[in-house]
Amino acid sequence: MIERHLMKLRARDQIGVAEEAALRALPREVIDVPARRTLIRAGEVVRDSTLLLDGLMCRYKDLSDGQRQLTELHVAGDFVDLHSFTLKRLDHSIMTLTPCRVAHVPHARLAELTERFPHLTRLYWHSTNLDAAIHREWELSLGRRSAVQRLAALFCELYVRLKVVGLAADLRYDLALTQADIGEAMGLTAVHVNRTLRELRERKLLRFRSGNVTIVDYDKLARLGEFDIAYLYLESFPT
Amino acid sequence: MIERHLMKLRARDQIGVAEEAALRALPREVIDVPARRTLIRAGEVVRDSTLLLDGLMCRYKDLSDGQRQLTELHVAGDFVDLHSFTLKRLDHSIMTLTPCRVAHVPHARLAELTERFPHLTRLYWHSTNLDAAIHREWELSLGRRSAVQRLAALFCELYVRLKVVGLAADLRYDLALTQADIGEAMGLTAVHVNRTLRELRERKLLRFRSGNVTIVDYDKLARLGEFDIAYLYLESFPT
DNA sequence: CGGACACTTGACTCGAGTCAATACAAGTGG
DNA sequence: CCACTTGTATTGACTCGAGTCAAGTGTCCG
Repeated sequence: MIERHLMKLRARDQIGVAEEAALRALPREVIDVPARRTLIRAGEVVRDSTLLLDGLMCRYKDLSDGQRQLTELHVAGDFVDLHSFTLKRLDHSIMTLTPCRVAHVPHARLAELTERFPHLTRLYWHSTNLDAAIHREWELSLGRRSAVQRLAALFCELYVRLKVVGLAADLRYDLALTQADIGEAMGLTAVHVNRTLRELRERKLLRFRSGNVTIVDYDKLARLGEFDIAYLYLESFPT
Repeated sequence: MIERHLMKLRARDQIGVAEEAALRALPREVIDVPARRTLIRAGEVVRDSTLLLDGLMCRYKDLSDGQRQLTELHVAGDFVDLHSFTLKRLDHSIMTLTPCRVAHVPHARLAELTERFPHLTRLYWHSTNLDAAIHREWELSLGRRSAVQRLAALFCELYVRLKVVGLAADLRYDLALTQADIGEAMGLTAVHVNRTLRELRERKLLRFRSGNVTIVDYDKLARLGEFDIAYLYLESFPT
């Protein structure tokens, strides 16, 4: 059930048998959630963390005029709001982008886990630090990269993250996002995302159609977006 | 010596006597560093974390054409690269913006500390999660706020963070940044920062001159920048 | 006194946003 | 099976906020 989560963790560190058993015991309940549901609203106090088993979710913040900035995309295997374990309330909202299956993990169980397994504590601490690293990379995109570079970098990131959990292969993966979603993630309008996707297609770097991504030339795409895999902190990764 | 660090921590949680003693024992050595020195370069493996005692530092990432994005500003009391304790190497660089006094804390000592004091572990985990929250807020700025809103939000953030460690009062604080630095933080050019600062001055919201910030109208400034203090996770904060 | 930075301002450019029309695809209900 | 709705994608014409380029003006400091 939490296989993808284990895959994600194991791509960064080893996990022992007892530790694996403890991790498997974390979920209290598993729930299916339809697309575009806000599960947690900014400011809410939470007592569970949400482990994403399947689907796409995001963290977002919004402004008073209705503009919205996605601050991170989450794929299967991600602990979407592990940081709420120490923060208690969140400074952002969390929603599903596609239909999702999620597991709720009570903070109380995380507390036990971290008492019994210092190594897992460090691993989960590492995991929230990885989220921060992704935030930083997005700051770089939002602040300095052009539209076409932003999308190039984003599609590279998602390719790698999805491949780690077995959801990408042969430079292809499913990504059931709308162009408007991509715009909200990368600080662009849906219209401009459309034009930029066309440019990527015409330059024979990448195709994105009906929720399906095909990377035509990974090296060129990565070079264009100045994608450096280091920020994803993987022990090893075969392109 | 680490008084400001303690002030920062205590603004979020209580710290016991034994804990305080342990924290005070962390620094291995204290060093003075001139302005504009890169202490850690992206990708380097590190064995110490850097506690900023005095001065201004930043985290930054750069692109091949020389463009640079600051991903966070650090003030006295911040553990600038506490996250390197779990990450081991960094995805970004770290440099001083002003002359700084820093304390080096060996990861080995952090390891001992976290073994002996689970509560401090959670506090430090919380601290890195707070950095992530600041990253998210900057993503919102970079992706969605206009230039004038970005600066408004930034000056509010720094006011609050500096006040927490006793370095701001009466809506004034020292901030020895150049306009170019501010541009690199907020995804703008130095020229545009200049024009935007003029606008803030003319609108009687804020003055920034020779490293000195005076907030003329905090409420209006915060409203303009849609600054919501919640993301700084303070137990209480009197404006 | 001269050089190095930082700041300031004006004129012009350009990437991305806005507005609007149209196409397309997937349901849904009659 | 078709009309209708709704959401998403596409494209063109135009606007605008921020970038670029360039020419100053301080100001500090050796």
